[in-house]
Amino acid sequence: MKRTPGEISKMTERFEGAIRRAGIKLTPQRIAIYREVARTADHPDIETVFRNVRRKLPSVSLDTVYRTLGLFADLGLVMTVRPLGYRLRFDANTSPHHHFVCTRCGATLDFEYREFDTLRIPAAASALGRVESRHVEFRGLCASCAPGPARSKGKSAKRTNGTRSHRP
Amino acid sequence: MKRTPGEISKMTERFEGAIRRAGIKLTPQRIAIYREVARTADHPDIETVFRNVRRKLPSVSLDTVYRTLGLFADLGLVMTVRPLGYRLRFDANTSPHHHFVCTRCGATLDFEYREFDTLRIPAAASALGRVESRHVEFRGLCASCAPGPARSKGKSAKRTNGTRSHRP
DNA sequence: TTCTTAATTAGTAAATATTCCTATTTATCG
DNA sequence: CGATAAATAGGAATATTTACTAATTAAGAA
Ligand SMILES: [Mn+2]
Ligand SMILES: [Mn+2]
Ligand SMILES: [Zn+2]
Ligand SMILES: [Zn+2]
Repeated sequence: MKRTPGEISKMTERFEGAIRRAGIKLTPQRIAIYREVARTADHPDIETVFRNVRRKLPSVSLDTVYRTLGLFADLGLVMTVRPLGYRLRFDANTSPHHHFVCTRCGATLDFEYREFDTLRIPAAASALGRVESRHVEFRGLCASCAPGPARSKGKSAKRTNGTRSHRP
Repeated sequence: MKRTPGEISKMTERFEGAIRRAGIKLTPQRIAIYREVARTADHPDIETVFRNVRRKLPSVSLDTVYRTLGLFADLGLVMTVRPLGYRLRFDANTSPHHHFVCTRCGATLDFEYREFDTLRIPAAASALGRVESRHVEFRGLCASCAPGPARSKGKSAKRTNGTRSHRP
């Protein structure tokens, strides 16, 4: 799910403006980390970002990736998703959207859901507190993992409930 | 959010039947762990279950808690929730419901949302794969953490985006 | 451009969290 | 009661995340 060079440039430009407006330094590490998240719609986890950024900047440390993505999240430059059973993932798409997570391969895919976004907040929920954000997670088999056309991408099965497996 | 003794008995009875039907052993550890999750609607995490179960069974090991809760999740005896920014939590309420998560104290509260449950799956999502389950997470400040009546439960603020804090 | 300085980073240690290993215990069934 | 396969405790091993600190560097001033 690559983004086009045009999209990436536009996002990077917005990103650099936001960093400057925040009054913090625009370092090569920050640029590389942002670009790595913005490069695709894949929702990479920390380890993936780290591995890919190292190809451009071989000396970046894991600590920098953690620190930097945490900073971006606080600045609203990236969103975070934590699909059940998988690690925290990052998303440079900050427009309102929701996620479909494949219970087999972990693919995390965006979709829009206007019908949900415009639904009123039920009384049962507003009684609990002030709702500030809402998010839907759909789970199931993604198109690549679906049986039949046997077009598996070679990923192995994965527990779907967030727990480890236990011996028989 | 304690459950009544009546509810707990009923749940425990169903639990024991399910364990027997699954053809696995009904151990004191399994009973204690199940009862601890069923005791409240608090969605405890592993560490909390471990700590509380130890009060009854001081020798229970953390490994057993991990293993056992994973087993229960596979058997459908508990559900798992992983609120953004908090650890994996367990829920003995297996009826369809959704969650409100307090971004300050982490309280994870159940609510029903019929309007959502009956919503059709949007084409944008079914194009991605076969949707097998759906879950809504609302985030915001819970009633106890809301400002004003200053009735804070003493919990400290917490990052809301699933990342660690970074130095200023 | 060069200088100054506070912010940022790399590298590593430390702290957490989770899973694995295996000798011992035990629930279940005959 | 035994027999036995399943399950557990306890500790080791991994994996993940955060903390620490000396060295580097982006950004603004001169
Ligand atoms: Mn997304
Ligand atoms: Mn629940
Ligand atoms: Zn898949
Ligand atoms: Zn709260």
